[in-house]
Amino acid sequence: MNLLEKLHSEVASLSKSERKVADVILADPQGAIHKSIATLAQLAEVSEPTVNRFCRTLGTKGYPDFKLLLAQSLVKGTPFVNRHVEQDDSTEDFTGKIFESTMAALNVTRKHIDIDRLEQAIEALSNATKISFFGLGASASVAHDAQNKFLRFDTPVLFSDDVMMQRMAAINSGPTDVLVFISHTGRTKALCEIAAIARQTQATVLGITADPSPLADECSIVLSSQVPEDTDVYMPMASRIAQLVLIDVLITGYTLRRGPDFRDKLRLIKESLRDSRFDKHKG
Amino acid sequence: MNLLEKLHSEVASLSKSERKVADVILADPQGAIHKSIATLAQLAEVSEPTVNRFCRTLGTKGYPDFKLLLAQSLVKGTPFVNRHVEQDDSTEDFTGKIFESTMAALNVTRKHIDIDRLEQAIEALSNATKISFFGLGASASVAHDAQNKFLRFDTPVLFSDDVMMQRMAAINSGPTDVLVFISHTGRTKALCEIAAIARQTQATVLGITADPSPLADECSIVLSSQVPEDTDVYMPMASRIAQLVLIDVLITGYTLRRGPDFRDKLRLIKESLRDSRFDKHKG
DNA sequence: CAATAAATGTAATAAAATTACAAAAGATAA
DNA sequence: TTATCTTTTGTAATTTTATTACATTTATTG
Repeated sequence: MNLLEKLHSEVASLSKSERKVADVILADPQGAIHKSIATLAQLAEVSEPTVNRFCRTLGTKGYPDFKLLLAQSLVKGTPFVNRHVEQDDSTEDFTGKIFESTMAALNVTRKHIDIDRLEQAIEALSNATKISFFGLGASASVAHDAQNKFLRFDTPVLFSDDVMMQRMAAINSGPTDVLVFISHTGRTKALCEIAAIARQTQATVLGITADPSPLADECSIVLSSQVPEDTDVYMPMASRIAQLVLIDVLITGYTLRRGPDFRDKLRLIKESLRDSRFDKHKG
Repeated sequence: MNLLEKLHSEVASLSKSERKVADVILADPQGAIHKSIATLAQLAEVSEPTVNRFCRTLGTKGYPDFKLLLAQSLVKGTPFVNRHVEQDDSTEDFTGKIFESTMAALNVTRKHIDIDRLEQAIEALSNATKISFFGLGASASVAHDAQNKFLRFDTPVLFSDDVMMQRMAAINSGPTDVLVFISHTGRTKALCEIAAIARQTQATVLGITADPSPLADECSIVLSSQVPEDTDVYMPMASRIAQLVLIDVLITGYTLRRGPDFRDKLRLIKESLRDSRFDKHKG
């Protein structure tokens, strides 16, 4: 965790005066790194030693060290911030913002991934005799995508964006099946019900959703895709991308676990698709 | 250019003593950022003011400023590279690689976006009386996603991943329609044929695909999604994400062009969905 | 409402960086 | 070469900056 994130997360546990310092820094971190301890103390309306103590509380050696670490945490490395699109943005502006926000979401997701759960999920998928992907609305296309990928393997795959179909599939699932539920909010009633049904059949219920959430409660394994997002007017964008990448990770793990033989099969599939394509070097 | 690169490139044009300072810093930049001007001067066997002058020569305000910038340049800056997954990668390893590669793809795509074409595309979509999204295989889910998003507006939207359906829709299109063709390679024969048909009806044919490619040749507007990719055993991953983000950009432009009234409508849709969800603060 | 602990500030001190100026070192032209 | 000028470097003083020691205030607990 870099210093800026640490500051954000620990601001609550700071004393009154130290919080004043934190506020000033958070208001303009870029400016803060060029201020002397005296200037900063004045801005925060505290004494200089308070600023110094504040630095030590954050685990740094002193004020100069703090500035150094702060400067590093401000560098383009985690520069991807969730910036809101405004009505009067130029095309260039909002394009940049959307790309940045998406990358920010991926960054956050990667950092918060629970590798243990991920391995559990891959393990479950590898042992499954049938895999189903369920999503509704915006998450339907994510489930659709997952199906596309898993179709290339020999395990039967099902995808549905229809509540009745999903319900039937859930009822007919068994202990060796994996059902993957994809939902941005984790609050879609229909999906929660279906997950509960699947759970009763002792199938593995894998959730790619917000955690905690009602849907997460119904799952045997949850991969959290929660991303700090603009739940504003614009529809879920970034979190859906994060979900897709999580699925990429799952399928990669699945492929690797199957070993080199499987990769040969994949190659065969690729080749069989070639006939339906124009030759690369023809035009 | 960051400070460390600058230092490397200007070391030749420095004076004798200043070069000594440069050498000491380059030998251990990470260590240098924690040294005082006195320590550094001693190590370089020069006087303190020489170190200070050295900093100014490099275009910084002084020694503390120099250290700050040096610290920043030492941070892993936008290092997102397309790294290949290996058979013996740990879960953590390949997860990191996939996230990084995806971010790298987004970075590349953003850099190569042609804003003019993007605006043409948004313009065309805004004036369309009907919008269709076509994709096959892995690109079908991208088209599916696009439909989901555009369904929230009042312009009729069609999505299909079926060649016959697509063909019929293309034949029945007209000059006020926009047909969006999504393809990773731009070489899928069926899709090219359908695009050609659509072209003849004078509809706007928008391609989200590789450029140049046979499909791109059939399009009136092409948004390039070509990403340097692992066409290896693993299936297209990152390019698909880039396509989705391009669609996010399109819909955002579309929404903004419709103005604030439209945003109210979106809010209404969101609220109407609320009933099908669990309350956020209940469970 | 004491007694104690925690937080904060004041003032002194120490450390660090910068400046002004002087001394070398090097370049240029008679 | 040497006188003159420019550039480079160092010394010492000065200023700025950060830290420490200690006093004061504020909060907490029995």
